[in-house]
Amino acid sequence: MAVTGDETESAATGDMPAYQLRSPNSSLAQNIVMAASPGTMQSPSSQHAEEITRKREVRLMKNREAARECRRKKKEYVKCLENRVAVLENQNKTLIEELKALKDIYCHKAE
DNA sequence: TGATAGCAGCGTCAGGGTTT
DNA sequence: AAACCCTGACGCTGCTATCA
Repeated sequence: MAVTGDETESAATGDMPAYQLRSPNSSLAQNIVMAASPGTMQSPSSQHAEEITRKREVRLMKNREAARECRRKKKEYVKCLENRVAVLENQNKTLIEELKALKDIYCHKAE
């Protein structure tokens, strides 16, 4: 899919989030289609444009939710890893102490 | 107290992987 | 092969802490 090309330009305007400024497939005239009053007769081409717009909105909505879920899972994964690090560090500490104790015992026996 | 940096969270796009 | 899903990357916003 081609990049719209107006992204960086729009993002620089600043009074609106970039994702609201970006136009979809440039020549679709989305805003005009959406402004058409409901209930009026529509030509086949405008119905087609409306269908494309609707599909895009559905896709964006699904992707929005997918991104949220993806971030949630990632955070959970990182938390899991951090927990595992803590557990392993404790184990390591315990083993070091155990080794030290065993060494002590061994040294006293050797005397 | 205003300027600035750093961070977290968000929406979107692009592209690779998976399913139908 | 088209439709769908997942996720890294990007740019934006809002918040907080720090500094001059």
